[in-house]
Amino acid sequence: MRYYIYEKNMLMLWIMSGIKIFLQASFEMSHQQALAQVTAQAVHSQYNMINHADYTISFSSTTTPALVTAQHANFSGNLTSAQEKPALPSHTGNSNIESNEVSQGLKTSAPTFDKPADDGYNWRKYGQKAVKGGEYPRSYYKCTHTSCAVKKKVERSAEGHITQIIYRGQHNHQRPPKRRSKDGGGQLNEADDFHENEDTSTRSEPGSQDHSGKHEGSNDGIPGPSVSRR
DNA sequence: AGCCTTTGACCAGCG
DNA sequence: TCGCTGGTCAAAGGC
Repeated sequence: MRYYIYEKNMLMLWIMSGIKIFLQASFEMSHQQALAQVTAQAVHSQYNMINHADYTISFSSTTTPALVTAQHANFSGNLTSAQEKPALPSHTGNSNIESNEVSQGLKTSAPTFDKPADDGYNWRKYGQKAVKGGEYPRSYYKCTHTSCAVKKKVERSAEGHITQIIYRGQHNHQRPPKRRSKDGGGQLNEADDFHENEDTSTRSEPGSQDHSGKHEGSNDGIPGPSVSRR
């Protein structure tokens, strides 16, 4: 029960953090853009902690700042199940981290609409499809890291606003060192600095844990992340 | 030169 | 079996 409350607090913290960042950023970018950045960043860190193989981030343009759902496992269930994970990183530090990361992202990523919710990893787009209904395209991205099979699908509205991000699989590596100076160098710098700190302190358990053994193994068990057929 | 995006084609699952 | 749909491949071109 205690952990449950703790998790809810964390949820509130990163949502609030997102709102804060959004308010700061709203002068420079649209509502949806800001939400996309904020929620994707925040949820991704949540994801790292909770150890998920597949989840969805939805962006709603209505009342709530961010709506988080999960695929193949419901996220709320995980919030509660995460109570079994004893050691979680300090949430206060984490929310600060999110703020840094996101604010940097807002500065640099606003023009690059093709890289929504840049989470510090490198993605290569390998496909795009107009999903049923044809109202918006869905883009497919792969993690460019060798031997990392993480993929994500990004859905956009007709105006190009991000409506949903679906991650598949989990990274078996840390965030790459800074690169891509053209569209996000500054942001990645910040993110990397942050992650180096996190690596030495908080990331040890939840971060490494999921990836290594348990995760790769569990990934195999999960029907979602499928290997390429060819 | 290397990496990325675009885009048409291909393939598998499903009804 | 056929058509639809989602996911992926790979060539071409751009940066």
